[in-house]
Amino acid sequence: MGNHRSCCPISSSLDIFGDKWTLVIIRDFFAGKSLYSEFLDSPEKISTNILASRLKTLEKHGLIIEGKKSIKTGKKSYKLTKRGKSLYEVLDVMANWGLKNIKGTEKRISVPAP
Amino acid sequence: MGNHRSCCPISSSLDIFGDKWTLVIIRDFFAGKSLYSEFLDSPEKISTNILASRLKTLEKHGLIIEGKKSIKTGKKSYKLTKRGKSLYEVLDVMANWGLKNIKGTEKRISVPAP
DNA sequence: CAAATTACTTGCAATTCGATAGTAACTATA
DNA sequence: TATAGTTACTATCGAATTGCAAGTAATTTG
Repeated sequence: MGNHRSCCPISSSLDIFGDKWTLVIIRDFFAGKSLYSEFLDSPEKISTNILASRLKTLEKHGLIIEGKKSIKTGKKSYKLTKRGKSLYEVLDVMANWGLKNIKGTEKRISVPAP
Repeated sequence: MGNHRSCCPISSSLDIFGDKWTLVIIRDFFAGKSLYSEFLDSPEKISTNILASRLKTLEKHGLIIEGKKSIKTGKKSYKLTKRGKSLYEVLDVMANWGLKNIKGTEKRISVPAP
């Protein structure tokens, strides 16, 4: 998957998840969500086209995998791959930074270590 | 500065630096850069309008401060505030993630702890 | 069978991005 | 002193991305 701007691991990481939505979706995975409709329910109110395109690129980068539709519920589920789960530390440090440095933020979604 | 999408510290952090460029600039600060022209020189090749606008919002959020132009060199310099320096851990964990998970990345810019 | 739900796609206007060119202020060189 | 160069931007404009709303196909529930 090599068209990153430079060989810098920081800019290359940002090439994957440097936007306003991708890590919000990953956060939701850690919070236990796995269904399209569950991601839509989050307070940030992602729109359907953005969600669909982010899920696609997350899969492309091997951070999540799509499951089949459940025969019982008719719902498709997604889950984090091992690589996706390795983003835990990134989210954790960002959450702590936000809590310390942005007023009005609060710990709400418990992000259990994977 | 309160118009974040939710009270989540992760999404609120992303409201500030959730894009492809902001953390690249912060990385450069940690690498010792402080001049407009130095940021332009980075291998990612940020364009001038993006750099100027990012410096502006970084200042607005209190992560950097603008210095006056030097009378000797005619150059203006920017530097990280304490709050800006507190982003060190975020960069550090992202750099490690990239090194482990994105092939072709390499440790190049030494990021000394602030 | 009709209505609802789920997971999208499509269309479109508005915003943002990125490349380039231009500019104002100053500095160094001839 | 005139000229060229440097610095830190701003302006412009086409391209890409975003966000909202509406539409759709495949189930699934009443």
